[in-house]
Amino acid sequence: MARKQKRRSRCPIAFSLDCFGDRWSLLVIRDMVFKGKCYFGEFLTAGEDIATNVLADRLERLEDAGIITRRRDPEKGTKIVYGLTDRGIDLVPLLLELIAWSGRHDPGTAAPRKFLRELESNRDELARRTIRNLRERQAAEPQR
Amino acid sequence: MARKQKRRSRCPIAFSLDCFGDRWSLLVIRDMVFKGKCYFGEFLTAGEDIATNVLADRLERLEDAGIITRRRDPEKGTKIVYGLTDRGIDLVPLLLELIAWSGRHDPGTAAPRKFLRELESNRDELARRTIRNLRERQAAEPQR
DNA sequence: CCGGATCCGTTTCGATACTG
DNA sequence: CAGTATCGAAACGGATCCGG
Repeated sequence: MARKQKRRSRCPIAFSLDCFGDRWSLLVIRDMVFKGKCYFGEFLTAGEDIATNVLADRLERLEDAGIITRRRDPEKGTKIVYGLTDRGIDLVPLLLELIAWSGRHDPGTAAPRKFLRELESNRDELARRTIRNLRERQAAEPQR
Repeated sequence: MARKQKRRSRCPIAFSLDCFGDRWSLLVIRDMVFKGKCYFGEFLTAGEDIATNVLADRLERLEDAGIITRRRDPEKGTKIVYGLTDRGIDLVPLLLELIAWSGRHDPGTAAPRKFLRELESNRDELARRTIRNLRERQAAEPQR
């Protein structure tokens, strides 16, 4: 199915919300980054409950945006494996800021204390380590 | 009108998308942070085009979330002035990460080169300066 | 005029059921 | 397991109206 393209007007200090201006995309990315999830079924159970059709749509959208990859698992023939592209991995600092803000201001959302403490005291190092781990996990195939 | 409350389940590495999981909220906040906008009418024209009812809803939502304030302009009696709370100002680093990522990966969104360069080379200082400016502008009344 | 509120057609979302 | 199909509910967006 063809994807609907919404054109946004330009703006001096600009950013793209095409991939983040919804309730689910960042949660899916977070599951990949911080929980190592990579299967459709894992996203269904790991995060909050997202409907299957919505998940399918977000995955397709993220793939179109060049943030994730989608391919067949070479081992188990039936499974589909989703992975992060470089562009997706580069979202780590953004995710960390989001976690940090939520940790500071949203009493409901509780990332582990230890994580939050390291985040506040040594953000850049935490980002580098997270990214390094991700790259190791996905080192297999060439990303665009 | 009562606000609809969606309860999200908890998650190990968590963040709240209640205020950001939509197309407009972050744009409004950006207009306040980087363009000094504070009037209803300014948000209508300054950003991309948002419908008046949607804008009203987002402003109310952001106020409920403690991110912005809403009060009468003491000078011009009729006008309403919107301002950022501390919690709102604390979103600056997140906004900067979003701008940085978009600058790196989204060819369409073009923040000024100079801004992007400083962002990449000296992010923390840029954040501090931005926040300081904001506080000066809003120093008038006590925030929460 | 400014800051919305209301109405209404259209689009998108989301829960469930179903399929290869 | 990895998604479609369906369909009602909600959100959006445009236009218009309204109180101060």
